[in-house]
Amino acid sequence: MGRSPAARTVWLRALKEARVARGLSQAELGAMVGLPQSHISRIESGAVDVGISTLLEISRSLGLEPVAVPASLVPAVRSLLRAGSHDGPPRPAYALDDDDG
Amino acid sequence: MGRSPAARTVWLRALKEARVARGLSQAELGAMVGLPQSHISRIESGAVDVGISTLLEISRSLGLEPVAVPASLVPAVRSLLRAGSHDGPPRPAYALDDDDG
DNA sequence: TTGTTCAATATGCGAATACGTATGAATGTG
DNA sequence: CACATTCATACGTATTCGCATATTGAACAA
Repeated sequence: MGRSPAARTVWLRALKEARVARGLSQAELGAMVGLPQSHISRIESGAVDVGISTLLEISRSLGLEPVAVPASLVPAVRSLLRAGSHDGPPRPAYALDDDDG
Repeated sequence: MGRSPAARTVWLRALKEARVARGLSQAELGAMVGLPQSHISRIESGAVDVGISTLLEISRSLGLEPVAVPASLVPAVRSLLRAGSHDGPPRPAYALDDDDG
Protein backbone atom coordinates (compact mmCIF):
# COMPACT_ATOMS: atom_id res chain seq x y z
CA MET A 1 0.00 0.00 0.00
CA GLY A 2 1.11 3.54 0.52
CA ARG A 3 3.34 4.54 3.37
CA SER A 4 1.79 5.35 6.71
CA PRO A 5 -1.66 3.90 7.31
CA ALA A 6 -1.89 5.62 10.68
CA ALA A 7 -1.11 9.02 9.28
CA ARG A 8 -4.14 9.07 7.10
CA THR A 9 -6.75 7.54 9.38
CA VAL A 10 -7.52 10.94 10.86
CA TRP A 11 -8.36 12.42 7.51
CA LEU A 12 -10.46 9.44 6.59
CA ARG A 13 -12.38 9.52 9.81
CA ALA A 14 -13.11 13.21 9.33
CA LEU A 15 -14.30 12.66 5.78
CA LYS A 16 -16.56 9.80 6.71
CA GLU A 17 -18.05 11.74 9.58
CA ALA A 18 -18.65 14.70 7.32
CA ARG A 19 -20.38 12.50 4.76
CA VAL A 20 -22.60 10.76 7.29
CA ALA A 21 -23.40 14.03 9.04
CA ARG A 22 -24.76 15.34 5.77
CA GLY A 23 -26.87 12.29 5.22
CA LEU A 24 -25.03 11.15 2.14
CA SER A 25 -24.49 7.55 1.13
CA GLN A 26 -21.18 6.45 -0.36
CA ALA A 27 -22.89 6.19 -3.73
CA GLU A 28 -24.29 9.73 -3.50
CA LEU A 29 -20.94 11.18 -2.52
CA GLY A 30 -19.29 9.22 -5.30
CA ALA A 31 -21.77 10.61 -7.81
CA MET A 32 -21.00 14.16 -6.69
CA VAL A 33 -17.31 13.66 -7.31
CA GLY A 34 -17.45 11.21 -10.19
CA LEU A 35 -16.15 8.21 -8.29
CA PRO A 36 -17.64 4.73 -7.97
CA GLN A 37 -19.11 3.85 -4.61
CA SER A 38 -16.62 1.02 -4.28
CA HIS A 39 -13.76 3.44 -4.21
CA ILE A 40 -15.34 5.62 -1.56
CA SER A 41 -15.68 2.46 0.48
CA ARG A 42 -12.01 1.60 0.14
CA ILE A 43 -10.93 5.13 0.88
CA GLU A 44 -12.97 5.38 4.07
CA SER A 45 -11.82 1.98 5.27
CA GLY A 46 -8.19 2.90 4.75
CA ALA A 47 -7.67 0.02 2.33
CA VAL A 48 -6.01 2.32 -0.19
CA ASP A 49 -3.71 5.30 -0.09
CA VAL A 50 -5.93 7.65 -2.06
CA GLY A 51 -4.43 10.23 -4.39
CA ILE A 52 -4.29 13.84 -3.31
CA SER A 53 -6.43 15.11 -6.19
CA THR A 54 -9.26 12.76 -5.25
CA LEU A 55 -8.96 13.69 -1.61
CA LEU A 56 -9.22 17.37 -2.50
CA GLU A 57 -12.32 16.80 -4.61
CA ILE A 58 -14.02 14.78 -1.91
CA SER A 59 -13.15 17.27 0.80
CA ARG A 60 -14.43 20.22 -1.18
CA SER A 61 -17.61 18.48 -2.18
CA LEU A 62 -18.24 18.12 1.55
CA GLY A 63 -17.56 21.79 2.16
CA LEU A 64 -14.13 21.23 3.66
CA GLU A 65 -11.12 23.08 2.33
CA PRO A 66 -7.72 21.51 3.06
CA VAL A 67 -5.18 24.06 4.24
CA ALA A 68 -1.53 23.70 5.17
CA VAL A 69 -0.96 25.44 8.47
CA PRO A 70 2.43 26.11 10.03
CA ALA A 71 2.69 23.79 12.99
CA SER A 72 3.12 26.68 15.41
CA LEU A 73 -0.22 28.14 14.37
CA VAL A 74 -2.25 24.96 14.57
CA PRO A 75 -3.65 25.67 18.07
CA ALA A 76 -4.84 29.12 17.02
CA VAL A 77 -6.50 27.76 13.91
CA ARG A 78 -8.11 24.98 15.86
CA SER A 79 -9.68 27.31 18.39
CA LEU A 80 -10.86 29.49 15.56
CA LEU A 81 -12.59 26.50 14.03
CA ARG A 82 -14.29 25.62 17.27
CA ALA A 83 -15.45 29.16 17.81
CA GLY A 84 -16.72 29.59 14.30
CA SER A 85 -18.94 26.53 14.10
CA HIS A 86 -22.10 28.37 15.13
CA ASP A 87 -23.33 30.04 11.96
CA GLY A 88 -24.35 27.85 9.03
CA PRO A 89 -27.56 25.82 8.98
CA PRO A 90 -27.11 22.01 8.79
CA ARG A 91 -23.35 22.21 8.64
CA PRO A 92 -20.99 20.32 10.88
CA ALA A 93 -17.48 21.73 11.07
CA TYR A 94 -14.62 19.31 11.12
CA ALA A 95 -11.02 19.89 11.91
CA LEU A 96 -8.28 17.36 11.52
CA ASP A 97 -7.08 16.30 14.86
CA ASP A 98 -3.73 14.75 15.35
CA ASP A 99 -4.64 12.17 17.92
CA ASP A 100 -2.71 9.36 16.34
CA GLY A 101 1.03 8.76 16.10
CA MET B 1 -2.97 9.63 -14.02
CA GLY B 2 -5.11 10.66 -11.10
CA ARG B 3 -8.07 12.92 -11.45
CA SER B 4 -7.57 16.67 -11.39
CA PRO B 5 -4.05 17.89 -12.14
CA ALA B 6 -5.12 21.49 -11.55
CA ALA B 7 -6.56 20.75 -8.15
CA ARG B 8 -3.26 19.62 -6.77
CA THR B 9 -0.91 22.15 -8.28
CA VAL B 10 -1.54 24.55 -5.41
CA TRP B 11 -0.45 22.01 -2.86
CA LEU B 12 2.59 21.09 -4.84
CA ARG B 13 3.63 24.65 -5.35
CA ALA B 14 3.33 25.28 -1.61
CA LEU B 15 5.37 22.21 -0.77
CA LYS B 16 8.11 23.04 -3.21
CA GLU B 17 8.30 26.61 -1.97
CA ALA B 18 8.49 25.39 1.60
CA ARG B 19 11.28 23.00 0.71
CA VAL B 20 13.31 25.59 -1.17
CA ALA B 21 12.71 28.21 1.50
CA ARG B 22 14.33 25.87 4.01
CA GLY B 23 17.30 25.27 1.79
CA LEU B 24 16.59 21.60 1.30
CA SER B 25 17.34 19.63 -1.86
CA GLN B 26 14.91 17.03 -3.13
CA ALA B 27 17.32 14.35 -1.97
CA GLU B 28 17.54 15.81 1.54
CA LEU B 29 13.80 16.09 1.88
CA GLY B 30 13.43 12.57 0.58
CA ALA B 31 15.88 11.30 3.17
CA MET B 32 13.88 12.96 5.93
CA VAL B 33 10.72 11.19 4.86
CA GLY B 34 12.21 7.99 3.49
CA LEU B 35 11.46 8.65 -0.16
CA PRO B 36 13.81 8.57 -3.15
CA GLN B 37 14.70 11.89 -4.73
CA SER B 38 13.11 10.74 -7.96
CA HIS B 39 9.73 10.56 -6.37
CA ILE B 40 9.98 14.00 -4.83
CA SER B 41 10.79 15.26 -8.30
CA ARG B 42 7.72 13.70 -9.86
CA ILE B 43 5.51 14.88 -7.03
CA GLU B 44 6.63 18.48 -7.31
CA SER B 45 6.34 18.47 -11.08
CA GLY B 46 2.78 17.19 -10.88
CA ALA B 47 3.65 14.09 -12.90
CA VAL B 48 1.97 11.83 -10.35
CA ASP B 49 -1.06 11.96 -8.12
CA VAL B 50 0.73 11.36 -4.87
CA GLY B 51 -0.88 9.34 -2.11
CA ILE B 52 -2.31 11.15 0.89
CA SER B 53 -0.08 9.40 3.41
CA THR B 54 3.05 10.55 1.59
CA LEU B 55 1.71 14.06 1.27
CA LEU B 56 1.04 14.18 5.00
CA GLU B 57 4.55 13.01 5.82
CA ILE B 58 6.15 15.53 3.51
CA SER B 59 4.01 18.38 4.78
CA ARG B 60 4.76 17.61 8.41
CA SER B 61 8.45 17.19 7.81
CA LEU B 62 8.36 20.74 6.46
CA GLY B 63 6.50 22.00 9.51
CA LEU B 64 3.16 22.26 7.78
CA GLU B 65 0.10 20.60 9.24
CA PRO B 66 -2.75 19.88 6.81
CA VAL B 67 -6.10 20.84 8.26
CA ALA B 68 -9.61 20.56 6.81
CA VAL B 69 -11.35 23.88 7.26
CA PRO B 70 -15.06 24.49 6.64
CA ALA B 71 -15.27 26.59 3.51
CA SER B 72 -17.05 29.40 5.34
CA LEU B 73 -14.14 29.79 7.74
CA VAL B 74 -11.36 29.80 5.18
CA PRO B 75 -11.05 33.61 5.05
CA ALA B 76 -10.73 33.83 8.81
CA VAL B 77 -8.10 31.11 8.90
CA ARG B 78 -6.22 32.73 6.07
CA SER B 79 -5.98 36.10 7.78
CA LEU B 80 -4.88 34.35 10.93
CA LEU B 81 -2.07 32.70 9.01
CA ARG B 82 -0.94 35.97 7.51
CA ALA B 83 -0.95 37.70 10.88
CA GLY B 84 0.87 34.92 12.68
CA SER B 85 3.83 34.44 10.39
CA HIS B 86 6.25 36.39 12.59
CA ASP B 87 7.59 33.89 15.09
CA GLY B 88 9.14 30.77 13.54
CA PRO B 89 12.81 30.33 12.68
CA PRO B 90 13.56 30.93 8.97
CA ARG B 91 9.80 31.35 8.90
CA PRO B 92 7.99 30.72 5.73
CA ALA B 93 4.29 30.38 6.43
CA TYR B 94 2.26 28.80 3.71
CA ALA B 95 -1.42 28.65 3.22
CA LEU B 96 -3.10 26.83 0.41
CA ASP B 97 -4.64 29.34 -1.87
CA ASP B 98 -7.30 28.40 -4.29
CA ASP B 99 -6.17 30.55 -7.15
CA ASP B 100 -6.51 27.90 -9.81
CA GLY B 101 -9.46 25.96 -11.23
C1' DT C 1 35.18 29.81 -25.62
C1' DT C 2 35.67 24.88 -24.58
C1' DG C 3 36.09 21.38 -21.31
C1' DT C 4 35.71 19.37 -16.56
C1' DT C 5 33.58 18.42 -12.31
C1' DC C 6 30.08 18.38 -8.98
C1' DA C 7 25.27 19.17 -7.15
C1' DA C 8 20.50 19.04 -8.22
C1' DT C 9 16.75 17.50 -10.84
C1' DA C 10 14.58 14.56 -14.35
C1' DT C 11 13.40 10.01 -16.89
C1' DG C 12 13.03 4.72 -18.30
C1' DC C 13 11.66 0.52 -16.65
C1' DG C 14 9.96 -3.28 -13.68
C1' DA C 15 7.37 -4.27 -9.42
C1' DA C 16 3.82 -2.79 -6.39
C1' DT C 17 -0.57 -0.52 -5.72
C1' DA C 18 -4.82 2.13 -6.75
C1' DC C 19 -8.88 2.40 -9.53
C1' DG C 20 -13.22 1.01 -12.24
C1' DT C 21 -16.69 -2.57 -13.35
C1' DA C 22 -19.28 -6.06 -11.80
C1' DT C 23 -20.93 -8.64 -8.10
C1' DG C 24 -21.98 -10.15 -3.36
C1' DA C 25 -23.25 -9.64 1.57
C1' DA C 26 -25.93 -7.47 5.06
C1' DT C 27 -29.90 -5.00 6.62
C1' DG C 28 -34.44 -3.11 6.30
C1' DT C 29 -39.55 -2.68 4.46
C1' DG C 30 -43.91 -4.33 2.54
C1' DC D 1 -40.42 -13.92 0.29
C1' DA D 2 -39.51 -10.05 -3.05
C1' DC D 3 -37.42 -5.80 -3.40
C1' DA D 4 -34.64 -1.86 -2.13
C1' DT D 5 -30.63 0.34 -0.03
C1' DT D 6 -26.05 0.56 1.60
C1' DC D 7 -21.56 -1.02 1.99
C1' DA D 8 -17.79 -4.52 0.90
C1' DT D 9 -14.92 -7.59 -2.17
C1' DA D 10 -12.74 -9.92 -6.78
C1' DC D 11 -10.58 -9.28 -10.87
C1' DG D 12 -8.35 -6.73 -14.76
C1' DT D 13 -6.37 -2.35 -16.17
C1' DA D 14 -4.08 1.95 -15.30
C1' DT D 15 -1.07 4.49 -12.39
C1' DT D 16 2.38 5.09 -8.95
C1' DC D 17 6.76 4.12 -6.80
C1' DG D 18 11.71 2.74 -6.24
C1' DC D 19 16.11 1.83 -8.45
C1' DA D 20 19.42 3.00 -11.70
C1' DT D 21 20.80 6.19 -14.97
C1' DA D 22 20.60 10.44 -17.71
C1' DT D 23 20.18 15.30 -18.11
C1' DT D 24 20.65 19.97 -16.63
C1' DG D 25 23.08 23.91 -14.63
C1' DA D 26 26.54 26.44 -12.19
C1' DA D 27 31.35 27.25 -11.10
C1' DC D 28 35.99 27.03 -12.39
C1' DA D 29 40.50 26.08 -15.27
C1' DA D 30 43.17 26.20 -19.20
